Amino acid sequence: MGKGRAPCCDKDKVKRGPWSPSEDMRLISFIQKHGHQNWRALPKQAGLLRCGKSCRLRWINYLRPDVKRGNFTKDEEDAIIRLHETMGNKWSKIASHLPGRTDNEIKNVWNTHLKKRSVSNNEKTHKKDGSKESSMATSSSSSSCISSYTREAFAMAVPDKAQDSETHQLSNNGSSPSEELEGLSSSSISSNVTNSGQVGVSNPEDQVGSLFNFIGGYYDANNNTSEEVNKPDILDTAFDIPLESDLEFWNMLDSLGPFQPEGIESHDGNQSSNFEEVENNKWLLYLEQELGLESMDGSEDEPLGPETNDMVLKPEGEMGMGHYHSTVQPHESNATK
DNA sequence: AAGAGACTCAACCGCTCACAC
DNA sequence: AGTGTGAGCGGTTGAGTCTCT
Repeated sequence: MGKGRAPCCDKDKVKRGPWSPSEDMRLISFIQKHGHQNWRALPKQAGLLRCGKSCRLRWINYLRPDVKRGNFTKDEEDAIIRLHETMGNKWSKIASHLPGRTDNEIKNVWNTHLKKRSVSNNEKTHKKDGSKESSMATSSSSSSCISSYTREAFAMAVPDKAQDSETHQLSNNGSSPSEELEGLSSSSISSNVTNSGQVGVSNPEDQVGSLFNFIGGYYDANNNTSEEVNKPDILDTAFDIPLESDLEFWNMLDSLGPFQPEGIESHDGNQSSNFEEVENNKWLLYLEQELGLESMDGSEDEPLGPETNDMVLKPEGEMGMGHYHSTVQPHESNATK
């Protein structure tokens, strides 16, 4: 009643800025288990110091298993241009025609290069209408500048389609853009996410497997080899992810210093069973490896909170544009400016 | 080698829409 | 019908990186 809209969250009490890997892990595992019926309540339930909106955005744009990352193919770019002509800046509508692509990503691609290309194309067609120029195929700037990492990640999440898109880039096959688009829309990435947002995997093993496949590709961004990430054996065994019900685990994870395999001992000293202990330790070991914590110099904790010092994922000199850097907090970000 | 500017993209902001009551 | 709330959308920002000079 005239009071204006209440803020969606208390900005003083939520963490903002880039997501840390452990936050991502929490969000992914929570949604895998519980779905996302209520974004507003989710952060609290998942033990995240984040705004629900921020969680939603992170999930939709980057963490969703069916999100397709990396190179936009020429056909995708063409489709975006065409769709933009008819729909305008309705990014979510455009995104709905490009399975696996998010509105944010499309918006970025449009703003960064497709807009220019579209404008220049229009100018060209105005100047010399009729002369068909297909040269724009060669200047697929986004394709060239987006790292192979994203393709790798996608390949791990959706191997078939990733290969498709990659081969498609290499060989411009005969199918028309619309045909290609049809194919993409109908068959490509059938979302694993149910209506409630819960990831639809049939059994716990698959669930874990898909999660790790995904995360494996995701966090192995800097491993330039095409080899499979050296996943620990735990991936082959039924292994459940500790969830919000085990907040101690997450807190433990967050406050972990360098991981010391030989020093594995019960953290609470008495409550957890041996089994849980072993499983947690396996899990931690895996996380440590995936997140690169074991290589850190060790003095840094990673508390989850506004002052989080996120781990640095990138090896020096490996990270080009488009690499996963959102979760990479600059240690001292006064690097250049 | 260093600085400046350009580029990219993840994340935030604020608004609108949809729905429940 | 009016109001409150949550979700979703589009625009914008800002930090990191690259490229040019």
